[in-house]
Amino acid sequence: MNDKKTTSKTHDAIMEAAGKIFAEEGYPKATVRDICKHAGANIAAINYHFGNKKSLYLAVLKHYQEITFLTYPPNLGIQETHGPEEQLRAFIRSFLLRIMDDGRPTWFGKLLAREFTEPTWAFDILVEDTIRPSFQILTGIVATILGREKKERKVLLSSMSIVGQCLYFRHSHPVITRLFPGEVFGPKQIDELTDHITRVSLHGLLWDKTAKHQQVKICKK
Amino acid sequence: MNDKKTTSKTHDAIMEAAGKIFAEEGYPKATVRDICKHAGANIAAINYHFGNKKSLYLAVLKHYQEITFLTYPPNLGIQETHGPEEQLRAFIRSFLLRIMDDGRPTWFGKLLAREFTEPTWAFDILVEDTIRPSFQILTGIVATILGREKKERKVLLSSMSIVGQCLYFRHSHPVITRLFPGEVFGPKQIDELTDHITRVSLHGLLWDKTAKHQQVKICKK
DNA sequence: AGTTGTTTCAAACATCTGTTTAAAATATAT
DNA sequence: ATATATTTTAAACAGATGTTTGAAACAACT
Repeated sequence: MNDKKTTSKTHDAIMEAAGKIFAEEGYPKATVRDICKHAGANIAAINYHFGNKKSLYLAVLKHYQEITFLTYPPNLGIQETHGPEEQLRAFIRSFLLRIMDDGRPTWFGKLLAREFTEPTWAFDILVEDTIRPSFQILTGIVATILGREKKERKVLLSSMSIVGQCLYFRHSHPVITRLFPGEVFGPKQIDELTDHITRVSLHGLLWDKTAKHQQVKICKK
Repeated sequence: MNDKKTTSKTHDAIMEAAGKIFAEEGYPKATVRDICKHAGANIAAINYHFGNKKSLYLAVLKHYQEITFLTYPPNLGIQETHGPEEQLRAFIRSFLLRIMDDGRPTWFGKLLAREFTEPTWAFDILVEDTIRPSFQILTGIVATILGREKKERKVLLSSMSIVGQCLYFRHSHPVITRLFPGEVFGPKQIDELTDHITRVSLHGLLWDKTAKHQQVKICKK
């Protein structure tokens, strides 16, 4: 085992290759042989440097988690001085950037997307270290906008509406490209998407406040 | 191979077990041995009745696809005579029912969710037979509400906002239960969710119109 | 130099995977 | 009842997978 500060060349090479292959193939289909081949290392290197496949996966996850949140901190661009509506916009933009970036951190985004629908033993760590802090910020903003408590059901539902809209572009990306081959929803469209989601969310969440003077009725059943 | 109208007992038993296990474990991790054990059949039964694992997966997919869309047709409760707002509510409700049902069709829902993030060779069939028709109906409704053409970018984005909100409760279900152990978002909450998503979407999409006319008619009571 | 600790390597291991076989059991038809 | 077709069964096959081995190559230090 190697726990020194100077990680060896093959250690890093395996880390790099593993991130790519785990993200592309998923944990079960990703083979240690394939990872080692891409890293230019021997098959035994993975067990020598990381112990086994499980530990390697965990190491990769934590590594790219760190990189991602160093690049895009959950409160990126959110300033206390700004109004809650601007904070919401900043959150949505930061969130989209984090999950749609095409660089190295994307491997983490893809791995995260996999864990969402197909949780492994690493899932609980991910929820506590990554997802919960981010969600906490969002519910705080939404609660302020709605003038309610963070714990209220409506705040929760509203926050989920926002996250749901954002995640759709990552989770359903293969569907979107097949359904609409002409349309593009990539990193370059983040500003457009931020605009759209922010507007829909703000006007959608405040329906009762704006509806007071507008007399809107929604039928049941 | 068996293509007769009278499917044998073991044929159906394998179909049932395969649906369950494919949905729970995913295609790569689901083993034919496990499926056969649950079906009370011999290991060779799969190859005798379905040819191989691939064909079995495809058969399972098509079978439960059929059941699901017989139970919840894409235009369930949508009537031409109704206004577009009511049609949208009906679509959202039908969509949620389809993806959150706890009965047999759920296996299809889970399989579909897997294909979303981790497409297999069966994905294209799924997109054309299942997703596109459903999406077509939605964009039609949204276009009418917005008073725009179906192909317009804004109609597309708006439709995605709606689908994204619905899918979140299926795709991120493991996350939600861990983040908020007390809160429940299951089949029994479909009416509540339908209400929420419909309201957010309607007020969110019409943000520019509401600003203009200051009056919205959602539904006549 | 030589010694020690670390890293690489080819080969083999044990296990699990989907698939096939050929014989036995069962059902169907004449 | 006999013959034919269909289905089930246990066993084995061939390939892939994660992991281990023990020797070789390398590095660092006295």
